[in-house]
Amino acid sequence: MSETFYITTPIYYANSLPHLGHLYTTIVADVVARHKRQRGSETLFLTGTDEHGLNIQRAAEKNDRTPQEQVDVISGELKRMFHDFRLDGENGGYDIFMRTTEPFHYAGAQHLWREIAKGVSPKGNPNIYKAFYRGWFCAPCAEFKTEEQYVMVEGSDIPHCPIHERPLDQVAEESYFFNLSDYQDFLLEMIENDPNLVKPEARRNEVISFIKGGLQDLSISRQKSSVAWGVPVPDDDDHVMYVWMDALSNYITALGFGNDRESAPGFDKYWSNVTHLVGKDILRFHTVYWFSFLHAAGLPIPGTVYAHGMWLDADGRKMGKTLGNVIEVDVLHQHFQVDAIRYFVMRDMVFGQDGKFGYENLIERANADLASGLGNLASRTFSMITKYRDGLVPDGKIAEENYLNARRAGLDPDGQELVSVVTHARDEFLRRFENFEFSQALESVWAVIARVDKMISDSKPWELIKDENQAETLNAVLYRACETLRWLSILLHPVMPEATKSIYSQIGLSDDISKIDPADLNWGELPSGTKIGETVGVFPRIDKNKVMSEIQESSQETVVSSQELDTASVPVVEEVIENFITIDDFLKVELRVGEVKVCERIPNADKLLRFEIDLGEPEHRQILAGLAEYYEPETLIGRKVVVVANLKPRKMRGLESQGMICAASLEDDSGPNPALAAFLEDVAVGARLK
RNA sequence: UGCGGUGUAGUUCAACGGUAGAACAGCGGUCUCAUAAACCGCUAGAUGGAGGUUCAAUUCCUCCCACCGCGACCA
Repeated sequence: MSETFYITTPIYYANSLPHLGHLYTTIVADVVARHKRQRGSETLFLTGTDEHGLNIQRAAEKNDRTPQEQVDVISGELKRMFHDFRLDGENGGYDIFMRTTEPFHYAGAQHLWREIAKGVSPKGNPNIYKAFYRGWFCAPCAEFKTEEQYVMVEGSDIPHCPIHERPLDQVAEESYFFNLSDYQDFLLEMIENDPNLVKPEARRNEVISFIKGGLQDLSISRQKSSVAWGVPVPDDDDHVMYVWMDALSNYITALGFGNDRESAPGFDKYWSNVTHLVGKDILRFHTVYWFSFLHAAGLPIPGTVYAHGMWLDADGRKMGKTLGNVIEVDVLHQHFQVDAIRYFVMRDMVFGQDGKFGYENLIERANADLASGLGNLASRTFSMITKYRDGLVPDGKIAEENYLNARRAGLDPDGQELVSVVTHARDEFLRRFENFEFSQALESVWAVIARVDKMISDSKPWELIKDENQAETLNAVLYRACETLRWLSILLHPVMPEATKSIYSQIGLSDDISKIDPADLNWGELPSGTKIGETVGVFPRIDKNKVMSEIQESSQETVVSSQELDTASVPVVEEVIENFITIDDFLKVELRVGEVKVCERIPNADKLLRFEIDLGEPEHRQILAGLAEYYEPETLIGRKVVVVANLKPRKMRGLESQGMICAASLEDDSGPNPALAAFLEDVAVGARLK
């Protein structure tokens, strides 16, 4: 029986519309899956959506939908995108689109829970225990806020909810805990002993150092009263499973773990060789948590978890809506060939590192490598075969008595040199591919194209045709070019399924390219006399100026429409504040003009600046503000600022802050971006604002 | 502040301790089968800085600088 291969993308959280990140991960998985199928592995490729949790529950309420309707919409959008980019099953892409709302997934996730609960930790303690989860709770949100989710407000020691701008309550809720702290040694040993378990190496180091930093037990349930939309905890209807536990288990429930559906691919069959592809932002969940859950349930841990990088814009900045540098998947689909996009993302990003994605980069890459490179080689080859040999692939053998003629034309008579170049490129490609070094794999193949272009330039077929003695030389040139194209089509098929199929059929071949193992290729297997098919351009040259201006226009439209869609499906929680304050309320706030006398950084604090401010009082005020990331301290000295003068003093970083500096809080996708309040006119220090 | 990583041509990246290379871009030329393509040639660098080990350092070691990631701290 042949080897099995199971590859997964993360299941994408059904709270936001599809974007480049989803597309990228899925393309990579698709390329690998097609490659493995070609190599003869029984391959299973899984993607899908993670459809539970509070965010989804809330989005549904806002849209007047049931949660089920809500996730149907988002997973429908994702499927539509996958279909557009031919990543779906219909087009030879994923085998399973997993959805965590499937009943069989409920059964499987609960089975996993039970298996975990049945066992004990490596230190002999119960894997799951019930205790009180203490945390900061926002009642209007009905949600516990983690450190990333709450904000500290100056003048208060209590964390505030950023949405409702009110203090959080410290609440203890009964919850199930997973005994993660007992798995520290197990995880370390596992990850340190197997260099292939977490890749690339830099990410592996990160995970190791995170584990070494100590692990805390993990709350793995929420009370149904606060989060209803989820998989119920087995035998306890008051609780719902923590969404990550629910989501991660999809990788095995999809195979049939803990459920007995007919169509299941088979857990034992596929779990033996699994590769999880993840973004670097969710690596921890897929290593620390997932490995522990599996081990606790007595299941083997995966073969490889591979974290890839993120796409930045052409200047290396993070993509964000306010920067306006987002690559829209619909724009991509509308203006570019799917295969060109696939080639670009595989070729331009060194897998595992961050990459830069600009429409111009894509155009340049496609024009240089695809139009001028592979496409042009195919075009000139087929054109010559049509013109010079009536569209029949000639015999590539040169008789020994004609060797001299071939040499005179600058052609290696027996062709061994080219054969070894092509064979070597194939071997190198396969080796690189197995290591997920896609960029280098492709690079090594492109050397072959240059080599064949050179063969054509050197031997000059347009002159050979004029000399009857050079008939065999010409034949050999044409045959070699054509045979190389056959190899390239097969080799590159996983990366560019449509284009390579087209080239392959233009050669005149009709067998199924997706089932040919490149490792089995032998030079010379292209039969002479093959009638080439109709010649069609495979990679049209992209007019950069034209396409860029078209994108410019259409992106203005899509920005609007995607915003509409976004608010429709993922509502921003907006508080309509109808509470007016009276003038007396306002006058309670003492706003005064101050002049910055001293402004300096505080050692070991990334964000805090220490100010001494003259408010016209006998002593200058010391005020701390989180502005260090946005302003150079020196530039603020002498500046007039607005200060809340009667704010309750608060200690920060061991220093007392006696007031607050007013700034507009401009939100940006890259984070807050404040601007200090200032005056156009000259104002006296100490003046009151009212 | 702890751990890890990166720093090489205009750009993206290579170089078991052994003469710093490739691709793209740029400039010049050749050619016409081809998608203004291809082919040939040229240009380009004190390998972030300072030390050290060595016959020999981009590579190994130490320190410093800059940027990135993870965490801590802080918001």
